Amino acid sequence: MKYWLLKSEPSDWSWDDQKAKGAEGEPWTGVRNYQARNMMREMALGDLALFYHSQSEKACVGIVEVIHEAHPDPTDDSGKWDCVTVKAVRDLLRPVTLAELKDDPRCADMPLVNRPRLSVQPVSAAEWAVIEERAAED
DNA sequence: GCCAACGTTGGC
DNA sequence: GCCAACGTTGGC
Repeated sequence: MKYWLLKSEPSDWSWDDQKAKGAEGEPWTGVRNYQARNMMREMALGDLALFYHSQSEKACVGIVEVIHEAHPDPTDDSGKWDCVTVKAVRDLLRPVTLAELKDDPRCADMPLVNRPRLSVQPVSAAEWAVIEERAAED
């Protein structure tokens, strides 16, 4: 099983929107970046991803699960772009902010920290554990 | 709201 | 195939 991170602007598609979809989930459409697309193609059923709010909040807020592997993005006419479908699993106990991750040397290699514009990115098991650990602190 | 970073487009 | 121009993203 692999771990990922999905970025969304809350004004566009928020964690609340995602949770409202429940078990049905929602296709992660609109990705128009080759690297991000290639990551989605590597996702497998049951992989988990952090749901990250960019812009105003800049924090990981929840966890989603891949329930459909990469398939053509219905919002794309060119046939070049894919999406996966994800469903909300649970909230993080508290949001883990970008500022904290930047401060944590164990997260220095995360694309979130050093390649801020990549909207779909891998997360190592170690990094995932750090975020879970931080979310469990108060 | 600004600006830096970076990806994409299009002319040559 | 290179590179400049341009557009977009996202942190500050």
